[in-house]
Amino acid sequence: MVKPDRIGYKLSMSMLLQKCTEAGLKITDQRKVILKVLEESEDHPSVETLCERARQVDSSISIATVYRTLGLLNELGLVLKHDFKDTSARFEVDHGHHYHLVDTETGKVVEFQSEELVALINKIAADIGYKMVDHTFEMFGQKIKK
Amino acid sequence: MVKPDRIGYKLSMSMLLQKCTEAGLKITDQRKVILKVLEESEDHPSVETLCERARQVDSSISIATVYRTLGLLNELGLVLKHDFKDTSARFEVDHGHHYHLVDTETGKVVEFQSEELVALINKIAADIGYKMVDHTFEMFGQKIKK
DNA sequence: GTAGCTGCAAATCGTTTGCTGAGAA
DNA sequence: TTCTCAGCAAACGATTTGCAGCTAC
Repeated sequence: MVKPDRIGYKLSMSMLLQKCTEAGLKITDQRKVILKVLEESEDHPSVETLCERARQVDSSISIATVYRTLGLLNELGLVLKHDFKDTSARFEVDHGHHYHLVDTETGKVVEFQSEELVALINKIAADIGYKMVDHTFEMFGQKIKK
Repeated sequence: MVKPDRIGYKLSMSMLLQKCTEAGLKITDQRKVILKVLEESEDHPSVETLCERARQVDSSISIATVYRTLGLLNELGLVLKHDFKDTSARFEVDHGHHYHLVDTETGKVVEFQSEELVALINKIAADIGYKMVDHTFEMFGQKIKK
């Protein structure tokens, strides 16, 4: 179901940390750095890119920790994992329902929202007897020239 | 109207082979076996599963050939590649617009069709100035108990 | 104190690729 | 004949994991 209060809402660092604590995770320096870097990223970084950014703050952070942290955050639903048909997975903080269209010519990622789409897929799931718990949806397109 | 079940038109072997020929591919025995096995599969086999099935017909077929063949067929648009959050990719012959809902408890895959969904995503792309050339959409859900 | 976390390096494993002989056109 | 294709095995590369020391709580 759609949580209205999360649509287009920006999850703050303190909120993210709070949710981690609630989930029983220990708030280590590394996790704080990784979360901060993720939260400040305007793009959809790969694990490697994220690790590089985190290392600029704390050069000792290892890629294994980044993988483990992202895995946990993804399980908690705080972080989303995307497959843009690139070589590696891309991540972002879940700031509410929005989707991505990847420009097949430039690789640029356009974000968009659609309540209509959210409503439709929930309806579809219900129609075939299921409660939707997750879904993936990525679009690939070419810019229309005018 | 959403309608679960296997749907859409069925691409015949001869049609598949014809499209391969048109694309300039050589029709080898291995390719014929792989195509036949794929075309007869009612599920969404992984490369490994597909290779095992193909080997029952011709035990000399290697997994490398299966990978290469699927890659080519996918490029031609004859075969679709899915990510069911399993460890490996799943494949099927493209029998027309339909989607998948994976039961998160049993792993069972339910196919469904929705013209409404197709129309909506095309409209969304157009709204943001793009022509949709491809998209991925997978749902994950729990069966509603009655 | 201790359960959970980290860095390191090695292991995993799905997928790709170089090479060489074989076979379709 | 020619050029693609197949099988094999090695390479690749993203991700995971065992281990031993460290740290949040």
